[in-house]
Amino acid sequence: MPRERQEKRMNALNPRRQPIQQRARERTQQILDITARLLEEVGIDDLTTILIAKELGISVGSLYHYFPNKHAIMYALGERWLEEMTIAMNDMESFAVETMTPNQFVDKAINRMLAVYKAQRAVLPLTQALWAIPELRRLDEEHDYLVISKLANIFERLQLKGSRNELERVGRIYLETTHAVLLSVVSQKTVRSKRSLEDLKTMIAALVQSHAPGDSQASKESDQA
Amino acid sequence: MPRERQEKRMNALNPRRQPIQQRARERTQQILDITARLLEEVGIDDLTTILIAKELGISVGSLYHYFPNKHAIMYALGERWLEEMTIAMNDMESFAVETMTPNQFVDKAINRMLAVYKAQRAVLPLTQALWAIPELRRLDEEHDYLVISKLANIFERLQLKGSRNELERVGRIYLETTHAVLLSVVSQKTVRSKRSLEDLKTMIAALVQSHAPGDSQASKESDQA
DNA sequence: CAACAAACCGAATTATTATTCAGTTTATTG
DNA sequence: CAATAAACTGAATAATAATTCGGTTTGTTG
Repeated sequence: MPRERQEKRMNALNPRRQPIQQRARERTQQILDITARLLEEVGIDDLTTILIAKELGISVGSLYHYFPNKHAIMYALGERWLEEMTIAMNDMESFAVETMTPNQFVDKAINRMLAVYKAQRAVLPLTQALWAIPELRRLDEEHDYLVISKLANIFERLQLKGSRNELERVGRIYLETTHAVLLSVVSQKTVRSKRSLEDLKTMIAALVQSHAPGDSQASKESDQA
Repeated sequence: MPRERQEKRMNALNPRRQPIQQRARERTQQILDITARLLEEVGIDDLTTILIAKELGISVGSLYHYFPNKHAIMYALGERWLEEMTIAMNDMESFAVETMTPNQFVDKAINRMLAVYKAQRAVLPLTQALWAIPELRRLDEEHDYLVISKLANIFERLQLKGSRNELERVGRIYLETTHAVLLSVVSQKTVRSKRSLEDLKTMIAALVQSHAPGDSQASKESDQA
C-alpha cells in the first residue's frame, strides 16, 4: 500500500512533481533560496514571479514548471521555516528540564531559538506573509500551535502554576516576545545584539519565574501598595 | 506672512485640500474610519479603492477628490496613529517619574500604552503597512524615534545605567516587546487579557530593573555558574 | 540513435486595480 | 435666482503582474 505522500493537502500549493532529474531537484532549492533572498531585499510587495525568474536566469515558464503558482513558492518557504522550528522545539523538549532551574532553561532555550532566526533569511517578511496571505495562514497557525504546545509541555515539567490553558497563554506571550526581540537581535551589530539578547533572557526569565510556585508576583504588588 | 501649512511635505500623500464644506470635512473622517475598519476586516491586500468607495456609498471619483491616491489614505491613518502615540508619550513624560519606583512607572506607562492600542482599530495591519510600504516608511521611523527617545528621556530620569545610546537600545526592546504583547492583549478576552497584561508588566519591569543602578544582572549569572 | 519525457522558453492572454476625466448634481453667495 | 465652485459620478484608461501554452531544447532509456 504505497501512499507515502498522501498527507499532502492543498494540492494547489504543493510543488508540481517530485523532480526526476538531479538538475531539477537543485532548481527547486535554487528557487527557494533566491526567493528568500529577494523577499529580504525587495519585500513581499515587489516580489514578482518575473523577478524571481530573471534573478535565477530562467524563464517564468520554467518557474511554473516547478510550482503551480506564486503562493506555492511562499508556502514551501513557510514549510522550511516550520521544519526548522520543529527541530528546535524538539531539541528544547529533550533538554533535561527537570534538573534545570527556570533561568537555566531560558538561557538555553533562547539560544536555541536565536540559532533558528540567524540561520533563516527573511524571517520578518516571511512571517508577515504567512499571516497576511490567507492561503498560507494555516502554516502560521501550525507554527504557533507547535511552539506554544511544546512550551506548555516544558512549563509543566518546570512545575509552573496554572491550568494547561493558562500555560499555553504564557506560551503565547513567550512566543510573541521572543519573536519580536529576536528580530531586533539578529539585525543589530555584535555588542548591541548581545546586550539585547541578554535583555530578552531577563524578560523571559521574569515571565517564567512569575509563574513558578512560591512566587506571588510580589515585587509589583508591594510597590503598588 | 501667512504660511501656516508649509510644514507639509510629500505633497502626493497629503489630502487634496482642506475641505470647505461641513459635509466634506465629515467625508474625510468617514473615509479614514471606513478604511480602518476594512483594513481590519479584509487586510491590506484586499483593501481596494473600489471597496472603500462602495462601503462608503460614494464613487471612486469622489474618493480621489479627497485623497490623491490610495497611499495618501493610509498615510493619513498613520498620522492619526502617530498623533495618538505622541499624546501618550507626552503624558508619560509628564508623570512624576522622579518620585516613582521603576515598577510604578512601568505600571502606569503600560496602562497608558494599552489605552492607545484599545482605541485604535487595525493596529496590526496598519503598523505592518507602515513598515512594508516605502512611501509610508518615514512615518514608521518617526513613530519608533518618538517612542524610543521619549523612553530614553524617562530612563535617564529613572537613573538607569548606560549611555544615551544604550538607553535608546533598551527603549527599542521596550517598544518591540510592548507592541507585540499588547497586540495579544487587545485580542484576548477579559481574563486572559488581564493576565497577559500582568505578564507584560512583569517582563518590562524586569527589563527596567536590570538596568537600574545596584543591579548586576545577578539572578541569571549566578544560576549559570 | 530513435523515441519519449523532462526542462525550458517567452510572447500572448487574463485579471486585477489604481487612476483619470468629461461631465452632472448640489451648495453657496452676491 | 444666476453664477460659481464644491462634490460627486462611473465608464474608460493605464499599468502591473500572474498565469498559460504552443513549441524548442536537453536528457534518458531501450
